[in-house]
Amino acid sequence: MPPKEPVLVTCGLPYANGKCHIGHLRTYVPADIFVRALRKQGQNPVFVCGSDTHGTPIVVNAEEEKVTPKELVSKYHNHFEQVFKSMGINFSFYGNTDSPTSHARTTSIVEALIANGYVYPKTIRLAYCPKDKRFLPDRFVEGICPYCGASARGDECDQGCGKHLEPGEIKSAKCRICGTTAEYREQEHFFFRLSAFAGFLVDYLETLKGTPNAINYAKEWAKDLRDWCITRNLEWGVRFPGHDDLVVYVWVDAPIGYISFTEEWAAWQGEDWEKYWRRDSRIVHFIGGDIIYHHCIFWPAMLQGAGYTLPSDVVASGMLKIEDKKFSKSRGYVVWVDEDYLAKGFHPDLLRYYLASYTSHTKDLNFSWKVFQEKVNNELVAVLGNFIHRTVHFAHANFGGIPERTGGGIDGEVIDAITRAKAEVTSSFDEYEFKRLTDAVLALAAWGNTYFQSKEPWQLIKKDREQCAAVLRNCLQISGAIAILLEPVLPSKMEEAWGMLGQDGSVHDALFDDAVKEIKSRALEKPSVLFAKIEDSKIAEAEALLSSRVKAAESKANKASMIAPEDLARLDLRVGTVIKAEPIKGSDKLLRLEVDIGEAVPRQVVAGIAKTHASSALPGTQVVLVANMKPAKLFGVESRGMVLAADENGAVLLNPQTPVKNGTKIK
RNA sequence: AGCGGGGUAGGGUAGUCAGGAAAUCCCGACGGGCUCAUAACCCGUAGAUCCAUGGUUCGAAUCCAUGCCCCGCUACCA
Repeated sequence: MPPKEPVLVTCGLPYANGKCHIGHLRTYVPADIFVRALRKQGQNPVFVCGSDTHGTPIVVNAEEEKVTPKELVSKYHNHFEQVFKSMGINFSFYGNTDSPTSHARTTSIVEALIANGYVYPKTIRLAYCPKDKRFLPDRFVEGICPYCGASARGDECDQGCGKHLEPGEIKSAKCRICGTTAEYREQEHFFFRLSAFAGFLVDYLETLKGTPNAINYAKEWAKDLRDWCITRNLEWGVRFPGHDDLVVYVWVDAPIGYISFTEEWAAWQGEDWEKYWRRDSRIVHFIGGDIIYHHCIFWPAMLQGAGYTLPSDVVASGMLKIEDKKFSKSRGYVVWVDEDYLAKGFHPDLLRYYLASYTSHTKDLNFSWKVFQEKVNNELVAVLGNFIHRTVHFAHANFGGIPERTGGGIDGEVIDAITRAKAEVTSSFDEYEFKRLTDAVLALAAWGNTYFQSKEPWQLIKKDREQCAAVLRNCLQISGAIAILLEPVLPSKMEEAWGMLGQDGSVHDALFDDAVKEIKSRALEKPSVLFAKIEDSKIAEAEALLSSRVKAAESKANKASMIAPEDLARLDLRVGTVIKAEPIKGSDKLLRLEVDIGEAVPRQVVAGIAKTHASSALPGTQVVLVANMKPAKLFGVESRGMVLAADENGAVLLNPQTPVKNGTKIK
């Protein structure tokens, strides 16, 4: 049921501060399959994407790598563009959000929102680091969530309640770079009146199509909307109109890339971008499950507020696991597309097949090298590749090609089988379930194998050459249908198969409907191997690379291991006052202390501070004591605690800034 | 804590909205057959207390209640 209006398909923009990994492809490959399938149904979709180039992480990373943000972005932009091309992901246009068109479109939309009364200024208190001399936007701040009290990042309560935090809301803010306690300074910022769109969004989400994970999630959020601060104190980004010291928040200009890339594509092709963004059209966004909020709430509101066409579908993919573990760069559970996959000589189509056929689009997908090998060897090699191969091979060896039609046309049952597969393939796109597509075509190939086996052409050739020719024509018909139906998933491999079948033109241009058109007689070459088995050694190599990366990450993590708040809670730290202090005989480093921490009897503690502290000077001094330290005997004296000191050319005792009650707990 | 998505043989799934002979299909395992083909293909067998408990019903994977567990929003992220 392809609609007539123009169709635009987009993919969530890769953030240009890191390399492309298989997780990215979880979104981009299905989108490319979808676009190719639309073409096979006679439509002419435009497929745009581009690099997301702004935001604070890019600025931070560029500083660390001592390059400009522009250089950093350009490096990864080129990387993504090249990897997508290698993977057969053919965007009509791949842009970046730092282009002049993107800047201009963002400015224009922000101005439209201002003109329509959806943006207002408000003076807010912002965290400012006095040491680094800068405001601390978003993730530059750490502190305490004002709603639930958990530790949080500047833009979001990541440990606790999960609420989005507006700039200035966070409590006890600290600079994430240097740890300095932030000051608050007042500054005028600009807010998008998201709350004004509550009614609109509730209605809009009723009409929005796509995957249920996206829409259900968004419906809940639409009930509780707060205005968004859309400006930031940064140098890098799109200038907020009329304020040279502010840029717009990255989540404003990133989705606007969808429009500006359409404009750039249109300018290049002599097309009209407004057909897509100003009039009736079908706009389909493929995104990762982590940015549903932005695409179903914030983005439609912006478009509505500025007078643009609204998205019709939001398709959100599930997450990716690596060898059944949660995807994690820092823990080493990552497969880089270029160095780990393509550079090792694996064909891009095999990975496309894996991603499409493993599970539902909205569920978590596990990438395992072992499963990868099994799927390729058993499904693509044994079932599909072998069917095409045995068919073409037999036709070539016995007839020199596709035999002439002698009696009737293609068998009714063969046409039925192809028609069934075709119906399943086309309907799989209504629900964005790509696994149903690959299952249907694999079932057709399996059906073909059974057909071939039951007809025994190798026997027929000896007794009834004409009957045998008819069987082969049927099998070749099925092979051609497979090539067409599976082209969206395995574009280059199916083109190869198309060539082996001696068909005219390119399989890329064939329509799904051509799958049931009767195949024509022609000479064929001896077929080559379409899918080769993947050897165990190859998989072992890939697994070894992964596990070495995981091990390296583990040892790195052990060196500078992070602790959780509950780890800290295991320490019972208390403030106490030294009542008595005396040297320990036989030691020039140790002192015996008696410390009052509010208990009935003072604690006896041995401290290695004699070189820097005279025992006579200590009584009356407050110290910090680890009160639940396992007791130990030093020089025959029992120590029931440990006094904390900074270690700088000897011990420097820690004590409270102002005197506190003995026994006060330190958190 | 909240909200969303899940839990069906070793893995992946169908079925759940509109309840009906203890359950679909693919891969894997096992056995047999065949031989045109890349030791492939075909046929057959085993394997599931349908997360748990309670309820509604003549009948529950499916409906209701309660609970448990996993995942996402929520480092590094598509």
